[in-house]
Amino acid sequence: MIKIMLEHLGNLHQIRRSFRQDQYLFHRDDRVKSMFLIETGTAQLIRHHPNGSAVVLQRAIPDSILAEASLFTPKYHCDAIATSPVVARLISRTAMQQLFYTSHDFAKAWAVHLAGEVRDARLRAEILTLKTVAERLDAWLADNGHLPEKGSWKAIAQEIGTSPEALYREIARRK
Amino acid sequence: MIKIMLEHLGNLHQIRRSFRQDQYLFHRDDRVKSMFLIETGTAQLIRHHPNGSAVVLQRAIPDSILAEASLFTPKYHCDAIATSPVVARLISRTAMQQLFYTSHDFAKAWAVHLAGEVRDARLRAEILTLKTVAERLDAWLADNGHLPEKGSWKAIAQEIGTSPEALYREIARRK
DNA sequence: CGTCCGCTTGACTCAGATCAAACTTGGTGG
DNA sequence: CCACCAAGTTTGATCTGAGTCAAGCGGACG
Repeated sequence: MIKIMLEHLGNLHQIRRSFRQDQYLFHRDDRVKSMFLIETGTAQLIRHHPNGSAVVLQRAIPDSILAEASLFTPKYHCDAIATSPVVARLISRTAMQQLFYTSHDFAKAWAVHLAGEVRDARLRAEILTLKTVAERLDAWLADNGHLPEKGSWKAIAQEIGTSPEALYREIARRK
Repeated sequence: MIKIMLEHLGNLHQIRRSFRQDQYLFHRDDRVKSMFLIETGTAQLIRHHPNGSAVVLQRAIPDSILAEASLFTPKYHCDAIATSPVVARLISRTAMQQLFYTSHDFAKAWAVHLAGEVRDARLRAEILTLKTVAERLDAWLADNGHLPEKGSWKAIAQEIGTSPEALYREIARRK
């Protein structure tokens, strides 16, 4: 989240709500009344399909906004579920729309934020089209600079779409 | 591209330019003077890396806007190259910014457009994390409804990140 | 009629998923 | 302080899906 957005949002009417793990934040076809700003915990946007399978559309971590598209959509078109205990700020959708229309700063910040999300998602998609773990790790490193401390390698494996073991082996192969 | 955006853009100062295949539309660190609306042909946004590799950030087809992020960025942070002969409309960036600030309709359309791009890119990324061709095809079908006519299956293979042969075999396995 | 392109099918090979077991590390509680 | 547990990491062995190369098919089009 961008600082200027948070500053603007601080002035809007909002409430804080907690969700247990596996609790739904909202369901598909619910009317959109609030925007969700995750403060702690993680949540997922999930699209369910008739055949029973589900696809994850977004993984929201602290300081990210869930379902940015819902700002201008009357109903949600997917479900949101807490993947860990979550505390979220619920911000009135109409107030936020009003802010978008009246504050050039906020509108610009919102557009910049969305453009950044587009870039990130596209980059991730392109990394995932690479065939080998070595290529994916190279592309990830090219964008992130360096490997983080141990402890979080598993998350990177998830992000670049490989098994943890495959990533550990590739890292070991390089020193 | 959304109709309302095209209507608004029609009133802005713009010129039409052609690019040969493999010609660059712009380079990294160029000052952003215009937004590119592709009319015919295809172009790619590419990030080059010191180690020689390159990652594709966006594939732009007719009626799509190249590098949406550049509307509020002074310099490009990647290269754009024509992957086929391209005709593009170049729209003044400052005029488009002005339009964004003065027209609520346009600002909203821009935000809706970006949110859609976020959704599409995230969906594609999630499809690419699935391991088998069968799962990827299922997820693609769940979002697109049905297979198109022959002739374009190869493009789908590219989209879901598999070899054409693997996709053909999966399709054959299903009838 | 020949060429191109997408589709089809076969055979081979291999990167990585998976399962399994051991070892680090940090934190918790007795 | 130590036993114990949970996560992440390391390493080994096995198996399989799909990438690749290759050869043939069929329709579109000049």
